[in-house]
Amino acid sequence: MPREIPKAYEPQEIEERWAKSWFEEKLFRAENSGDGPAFSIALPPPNVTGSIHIGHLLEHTQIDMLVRWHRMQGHRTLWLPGMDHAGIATQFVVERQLAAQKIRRQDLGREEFERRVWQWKAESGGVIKDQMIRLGASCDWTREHFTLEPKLYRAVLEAFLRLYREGLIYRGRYMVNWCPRCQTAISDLEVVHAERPGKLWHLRYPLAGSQEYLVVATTRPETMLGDTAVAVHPEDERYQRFVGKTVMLPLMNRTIPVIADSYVDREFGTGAVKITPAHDPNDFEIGKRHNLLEIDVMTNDGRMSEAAGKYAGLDRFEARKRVLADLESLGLLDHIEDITHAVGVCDRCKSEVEPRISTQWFMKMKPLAEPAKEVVRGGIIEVVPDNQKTILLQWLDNIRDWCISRQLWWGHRIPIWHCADCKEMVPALDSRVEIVEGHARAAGIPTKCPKCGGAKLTQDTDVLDTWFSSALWPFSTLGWPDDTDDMRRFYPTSLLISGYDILFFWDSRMIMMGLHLAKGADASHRVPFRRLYLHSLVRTSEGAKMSKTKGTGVDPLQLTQQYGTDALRYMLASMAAPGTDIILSEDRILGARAFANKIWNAARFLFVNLEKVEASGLTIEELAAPEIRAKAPYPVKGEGALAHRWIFSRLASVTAHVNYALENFRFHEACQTIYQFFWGDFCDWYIEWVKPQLTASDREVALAAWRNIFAALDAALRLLHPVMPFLTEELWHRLPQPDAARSIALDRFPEPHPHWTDATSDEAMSTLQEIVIAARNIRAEMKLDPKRKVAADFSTGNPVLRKLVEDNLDPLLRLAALSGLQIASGHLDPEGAAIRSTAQFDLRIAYGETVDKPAEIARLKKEIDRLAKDIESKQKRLGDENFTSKAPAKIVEDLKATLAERQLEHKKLEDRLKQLQ
RNA sequence: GGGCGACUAGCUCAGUGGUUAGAGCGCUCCCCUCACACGGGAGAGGUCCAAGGUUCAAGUCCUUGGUCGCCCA
Repeated sequence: MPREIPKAYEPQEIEERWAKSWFEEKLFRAENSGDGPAFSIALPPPNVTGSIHIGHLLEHTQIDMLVRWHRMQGHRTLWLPGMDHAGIATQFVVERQLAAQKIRRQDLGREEFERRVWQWKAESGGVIKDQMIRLGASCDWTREHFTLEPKLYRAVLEAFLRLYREGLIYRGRYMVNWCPRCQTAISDLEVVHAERPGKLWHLRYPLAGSQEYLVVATTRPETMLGDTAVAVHPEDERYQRFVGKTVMLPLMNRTIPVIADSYVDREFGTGAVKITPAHDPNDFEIGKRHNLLEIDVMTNDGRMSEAAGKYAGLDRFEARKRVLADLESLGLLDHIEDITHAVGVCDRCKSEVEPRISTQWFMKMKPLAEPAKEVVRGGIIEVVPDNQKTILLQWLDNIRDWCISRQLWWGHRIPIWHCADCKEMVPALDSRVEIVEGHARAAGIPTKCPKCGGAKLTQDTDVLDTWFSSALWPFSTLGWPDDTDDMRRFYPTSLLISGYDILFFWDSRMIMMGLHLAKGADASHRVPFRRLYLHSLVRTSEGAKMSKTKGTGVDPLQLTQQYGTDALRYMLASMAAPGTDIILSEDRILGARAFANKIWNAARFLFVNLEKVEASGLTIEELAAPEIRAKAPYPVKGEGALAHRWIFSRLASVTAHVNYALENFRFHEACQTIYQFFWGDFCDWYIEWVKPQLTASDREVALAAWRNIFAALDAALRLLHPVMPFLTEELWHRLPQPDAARSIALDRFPEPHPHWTDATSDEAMSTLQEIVIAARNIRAEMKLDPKRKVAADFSTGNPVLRKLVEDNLDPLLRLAALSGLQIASGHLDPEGAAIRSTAQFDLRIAYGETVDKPAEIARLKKEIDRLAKDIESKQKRLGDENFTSKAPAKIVEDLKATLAERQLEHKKLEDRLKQLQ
């Protein structure tokens, strides 16, 4: 047993040692057989390109706390980790590296490019895993998964093929969000809307064969090159005479019709709008209704196409300038208005998204959303915090089809083959995968077109949205579609913890996919998780979302180096009140580090003192062996017995409270409860109270005291373990443990034993604390030298309290630094003394030389004033017939009792004031 | 435009209709007392955003308004 204990807690070496050991010993491997309840939770798979950020740490701390808590309750606990292949992000990273060598992916070809990405993944894709291990996440790393690995590839194929056969996946030419930088379609969710200052240009479109013109307003004048109509509202009197006529489209010298459609907002702009079906979602719908031409004037990379005439080849923003300049020179630019409008940008690269018509794969969402709504509304999945349930249901109500294809090379390639002869789409024969160069691809390749018999089949070039594979995560990782032991044991998972920012992206889609694809007698067996906890986000001190690009992100590993992982975890958990975002604060981390240090030093105190008693023949095994600890509390004879009964009573209530808090995701409450217990109750009162017993010459007293204090410390460490795993592991190993015991993480969480609860001790201790505080208060006000002990007088009319004080005289005198306590039952003379009173007792300390009458009088007046106000309000309420007749009797009785106490206190103070004046 | 939050001590935040609204940090005073100055002890500090309403009772529930934030369209 190491006895060299540094004075301050030094987390670095300790954390690295345990992190390594936990991982290497596979300490957190879950059993999928045997008895006992299971608790399972899937890690939201981080991007394989990423490194850990503070938001991850918050998420992982919360998950880890619950996982460790369940594991310590003897549940078969699985925290399943893994990574997401993150299509666009990963492809982007590798493309950027290639660009440094002046290579484009097209130069390499698809297969070679994929090889390079795998290579990158092998070299750099394990960063987060290493970081998570270092930060103590108690995952089962033997079950780690990756969304592009063969097993999960197969699950994706299976899911796709089922949904395709059921008609829930379809291909079509529709308006999609196109990112010209990423050169792929993206889903609605991946477009973020930003309010930006912009302009509304008013353009003149001359009527064919007339001097008149219509003025249309637009924020994107370059799209006018693709206009195929002008629309007005059918009931708009200003324009009725134009409907059916044609206007000359400037610059393009093309005539286009003026049509009437009730979609047009008469209040916006001039009430006449240009219609560009190929470049605006609303115009696209109008185009369908009126059979308008769709003229695509742009290319994949955001330049103008051949259809844009002389503007072809120009970048879209350059084209805008040129179009405006040309219109102006023709006198067709009516006027310009400054406006603020919402611009859609790509969530990934922040370029302006271009609405374009494109052939893509979609998933029908309404049929999948209905069952999801039912399980959420019906509480089969419990959503916490409750308001997120409303948000989720609203989103499901307004759900739109999901564009699932991406024009990327990194991802699950769509398992559909196209017949070159008849254009028939032929799905893969089955969901088998084959391994080529160590990586999976579809094995059931069709060779012949079932429609025309043609043999020229080529696979669709698109890959699936990354979120498609993530949506299968909770069951694909457990072996779905096979009926595995893990599926039977751990599905549905018990809980999902994710940030609320991916509620739509991920959580909702998992619910829909799980319900549709997983096996199970009813919805409650098919849902991917039984509870959903949406955690808050960590923001910068300015309250902004942390951003890597803005450099406002915080590196948790650096903070770990500075303050220790346990401190960081504690800080995050202590601020993680449901529904409230966390603003990072240096002060809070410092506070958490101080707490870790306090725990360390409390233990240090015990171990240092232990050496002294070992010298007199007591061994740590006699004092703290597991079977000894199990029988605590031990009765202690004489003075000080109370504190022992009290600390175990506190342990019982604190444990019950922590259990409640963790069950309800009230991490901050669990932290605060533990903090107050350890620092306040255990250190400030319990240790101080029983200190002399530990070195008592009476062996019987010392033995019992030591046994109790070690048992209490051991329980406190187990209570603290979920939030501060490293520190508690280290200290736990310094106590005697069973030979086979490997880790506190596999020990049991404390239980709130009913026989520990002792209301009498709770109340007695609290009164004694009041006496000590009263005495210290007088001492401080009198500015007494802390080393100088003084005599005091104590008075109470309550014989029980009198006995209590007599029985605990020694600790009272010691903690209040008193030389003696004269116990009486009558009035205490305030002359030349300061007195503190409660309804229960009076405590008097003589002033001696340091009389400060005016200060004492001022204090008394303030106190009397406060009491008088309180008494008045209580009397008023008690005098109110309405209150006394309608309020519960208990409330009225309590109020009467409190009033009596206040009146007694008030009278005591008034008497004293009179005597002083 | 629709929705969801937040507003409580100097700061960051808890607060489950019912005693005198709490914590951490900061602040003031005393103390390097043999576990801990990342510490000990004692304090000061709050018309709970505003106005109405419900209730015997409102920081807490309802309505309206204000300020700030977020999400969706």
